[in-house]
Amino acid sequence: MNVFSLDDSVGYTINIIANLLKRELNDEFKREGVEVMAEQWALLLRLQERAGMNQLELAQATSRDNASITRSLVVLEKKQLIERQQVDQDRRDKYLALTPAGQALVPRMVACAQQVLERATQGMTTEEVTLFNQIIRKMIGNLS
Amino acid sequence: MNVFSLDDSVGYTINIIANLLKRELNDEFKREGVEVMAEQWALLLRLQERAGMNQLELAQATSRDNASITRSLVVLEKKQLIERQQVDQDRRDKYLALTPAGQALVPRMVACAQQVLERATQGMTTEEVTLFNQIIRKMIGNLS
DNA sequence: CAAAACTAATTGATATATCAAATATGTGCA
DNA sequence: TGCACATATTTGATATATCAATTAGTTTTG
Repeated sequence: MNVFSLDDSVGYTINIIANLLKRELNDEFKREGVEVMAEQWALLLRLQERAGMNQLELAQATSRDNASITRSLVVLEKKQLIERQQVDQDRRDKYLALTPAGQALVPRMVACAQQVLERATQGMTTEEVTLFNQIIRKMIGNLS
Repeated sequence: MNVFSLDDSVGYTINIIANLLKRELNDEFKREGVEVMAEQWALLLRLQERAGMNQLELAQATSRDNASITRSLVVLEKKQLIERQQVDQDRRDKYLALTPAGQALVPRMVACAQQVLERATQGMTTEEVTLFNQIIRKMIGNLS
């Protein structure tokens, strides 16, 4: 047996490209003086899309582990990019929202992400990229 | 501004699917009693493809940071799945190879990976998967 | 109403990635 | 030949992910 080629294995190549993209985005953030890590920018974006989520909702919205969200939020709160507010009704919940500083950061992060994406998708058409993303989303659906 | 949608952003979706695949593969390994982590199986596969690499070559062959390779190899050596041998010529190099136990593990890891991949690519044709992988490899090339 | 079941968030343990600096070794050349 | 430069690996510091267990608060129900 063993007709298995690592380079033909989507699970392997996806891992590689995810790591490369993360590195590139961190570099770009550093260059542009955006003081967040690649993993956190998705949280900030989600909160901009929809403020008032609690942590569980944010974890689901980003397909991430809940414990990991807690720790990311601690960092983001320390940087005063988000706020966690207790609301009367249920004292377990922490309602999440961007601070003004957090909101101001979003367009700069978006610019960095687009920069990186442009480099990554060089030589690909818009249609290809869109199709590619549809496939990924189908796979995400399959595993969720 | 702000016509930016997180879900349409390939950088974001790739990160999500990579994390999901890693989780699934770790689950599958656990179920099958394969005692390695998702990140390490690629190293073992590469060494099976080509024994005798040194660490730098292995780092390049897997697009990973060299320091990270060192630490993974320590783990794999402790589990007696790989050997690191000094060769006379250059005492800096550590020549890497699978042990018999490591070789025996490879087909079981491959089976797990194929299992996970089948779940992830449900509803996709072989052609779609192949095309998808070609796009990823193009992106990897763009960023390497 | 009080105990059991449930829910949201946190914490502990373990595993990994990356960059930068340190070690150890080798090579070239002035 | 000895010093500057190059190379291979390791280590330190920092950041993240996941699972399992814990803490704290809420709801259900006998």
